Amino acid sequence: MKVSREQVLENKKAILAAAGRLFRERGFDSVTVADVMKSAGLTHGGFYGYFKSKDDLIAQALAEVLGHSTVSSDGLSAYTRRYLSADHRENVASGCVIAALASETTRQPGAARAEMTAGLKQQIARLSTIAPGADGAYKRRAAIGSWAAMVGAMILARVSNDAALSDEVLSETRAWLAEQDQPKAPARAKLKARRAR
Amino acid sequence: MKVSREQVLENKKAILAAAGRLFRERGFDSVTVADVMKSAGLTHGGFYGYFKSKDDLIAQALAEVLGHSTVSSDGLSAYTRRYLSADHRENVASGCVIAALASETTRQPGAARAEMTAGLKQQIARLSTIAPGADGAYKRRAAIGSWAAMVGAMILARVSNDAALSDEVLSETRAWLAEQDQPKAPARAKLKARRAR
DNA sequence: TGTACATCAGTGAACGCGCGTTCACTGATGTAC
DNA sequence: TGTACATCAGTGAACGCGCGTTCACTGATGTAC
Repeated sequence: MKVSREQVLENKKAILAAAGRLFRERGFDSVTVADVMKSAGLTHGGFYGYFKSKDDLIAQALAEVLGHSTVSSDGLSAYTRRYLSADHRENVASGCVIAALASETTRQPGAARAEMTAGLKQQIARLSTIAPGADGAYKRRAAIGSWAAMVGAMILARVSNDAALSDEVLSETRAWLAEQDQPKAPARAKLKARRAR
Repeated sequence: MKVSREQVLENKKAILAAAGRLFRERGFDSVTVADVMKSAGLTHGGFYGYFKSKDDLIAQALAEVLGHSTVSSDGLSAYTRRYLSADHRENVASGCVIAALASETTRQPGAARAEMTAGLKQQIARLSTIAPGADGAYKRRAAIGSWAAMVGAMILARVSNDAALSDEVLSETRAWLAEQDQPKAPARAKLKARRAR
């Protein structure tokens, strides 16, 4: 059953999209080549016409997902609010691939790590443009610190089986980040006002 | 080859210690029951005399490692400096189990997640006692935000295959955290002084 | 434009390996007397 | 205190399953004329 050239391109995109979703949701090891192909509407045998190996698929799927990530220009605080939302926490499959897979990628072969590193660099560069700060170096520092806090908080919120703790990690990290570039006294006043509600 | 009761206790401790090290280093899936038993100086067949299943081992190993974690009382900034060190980054097997395994634990059965959640609560409570802040709620917020940043930064630093970026993530997150509870102007002065070196 | 044929994307069975788990056996422990 | 025996921790072979990968085959595509 040969298939048209356009269909081949569509199939490859479908396979990469399925892999991106499944890997984020279940991790690299628990997702089988057959799972990915089935999710893309194909049978597992055709896999090696598209990829050299499962490791190759992992690297290409990371590249695909990381390449499509964007940081909208409505400011760091808006980005933070969306990132640290319950919605993002619950939708791993379509959420941040760094939060979902960076940890596991540490133990993956070089190609996957290289893609993740490139994505990390890109993300820091992007956040640096919208982060507050007196100069470039300070903006970059704020981008790195904020990004580390966002990724860490999302990972901690997801592992918690206690919903209240999970919510608290998200909301308090959000509040904490919001305070970071404001004068101290107003920030504390704000905190108390919020708690009073 | 029956073995003395004390030996049995020692063996169980050895198995849990080996599992704790190996899991942090290679992740749950890549470590086999045989790997753990061999690392503990035993053969794999005896495993089920100690544990109900590999999942049971995972939960008990997490409980063991998380139970032994401590936060020394020399302040949050000293803790942060040690946590975000190259030394910690390189020694995954003996390092923070939350940074190493929280992400993967999200996809583990309930018992493992419960242990991780308990460890997370304990860690936040401990950091809350040494975090700066006007009152308990503010201390706890600072503990959560700082902890999220530390865990996130360590994960990002470990996945990076670019040594300079990895170092930068650690040092900038450290500097960023150090600034968080200081008045703004001095903090920026400090930043410039450090970059001037 | 239509036809004949070579190409090759996709199929599904099969292979080989590794892993979690089980089990019959061994021999040291520890108890009963 | 010493001896006989029951217990049971540890051993290593074996089982069954699932996974990554391979391969002979199929039939639609797309090219040559």
